[in-house]
Amino acid sequence: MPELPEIETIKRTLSPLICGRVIQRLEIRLAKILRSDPELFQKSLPGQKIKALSRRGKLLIIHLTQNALLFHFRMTGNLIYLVPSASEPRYTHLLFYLDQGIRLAYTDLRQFGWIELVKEEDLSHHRILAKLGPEPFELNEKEFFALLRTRNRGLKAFLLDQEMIAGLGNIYTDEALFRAGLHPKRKTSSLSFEEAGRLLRVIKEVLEEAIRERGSSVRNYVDGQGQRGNFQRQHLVYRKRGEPCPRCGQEIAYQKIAGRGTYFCPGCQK
DNA sequence: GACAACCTGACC
DNA sequence: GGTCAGGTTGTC
Repeated sequence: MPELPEIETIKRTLSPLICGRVIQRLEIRLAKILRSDPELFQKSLPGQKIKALSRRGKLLIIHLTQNALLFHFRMTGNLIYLVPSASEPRYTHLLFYLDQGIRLAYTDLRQFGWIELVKEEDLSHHRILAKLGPEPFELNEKEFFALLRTRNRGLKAFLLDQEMIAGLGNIYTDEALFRAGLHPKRKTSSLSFEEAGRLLRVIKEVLEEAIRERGSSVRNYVDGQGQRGNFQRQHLVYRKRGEPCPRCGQEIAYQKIAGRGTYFCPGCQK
């Protein structure tokens, strides 16, 4: 489901609702989504206060008094805030009971996502976080150009690789490559400095616009309050197979590239 | 690089 | 029945 803009939206919607609240107890319904011992979850979480939420790439981090909870939503994971009267969503695998009758439900239709309990001081050298590439917004064009030149592979595969750049997934990769006029199979090391600069610029642009629109709801993504995003309305190529390209009118192509269904315009992406 | 695997569901 | 899905990982 979610890429950087969706995780950022979940973070922003949940933050004011749950910060300062205390976890009272939890109900684990599907233990396999936990990457740490379920006993440890049960033992250490009750009594801890939610201090802050943060995001790194596609990971959401809930900072508690002693620990941090690391969430990776993969395809269909989500975290939903429930007022006392709200009914429990489908596919709830973990339920946090907070004070005031508030609940927080981790839901995940496909069960690919996971949650890990980490000591706050271990976060900085966590095996996954430590390997993530830079946040797109923290990159400048010189650094990005240099990064592209460290590899010689297709742009699509490169941008999806979280160790190269963190947070892009299938939607925003296709949308950015279209805006940049670059073919998804174009080799990273063949880009000129100017092309690399343009690509980085549109990556930031598409992510910023998507955050402003609260993410893309293509199928089941909703934010922390259960609201759909709107950015799918601005998609120019994603899921537009056979439709005319908004720039040149040629049919949008669909091809499996880097293992993912990829949409692009053969006319204006070179 | 390609592909299967992890799951459940939507759509043709 | 088959195909596809906002992701990642392990295997040839």
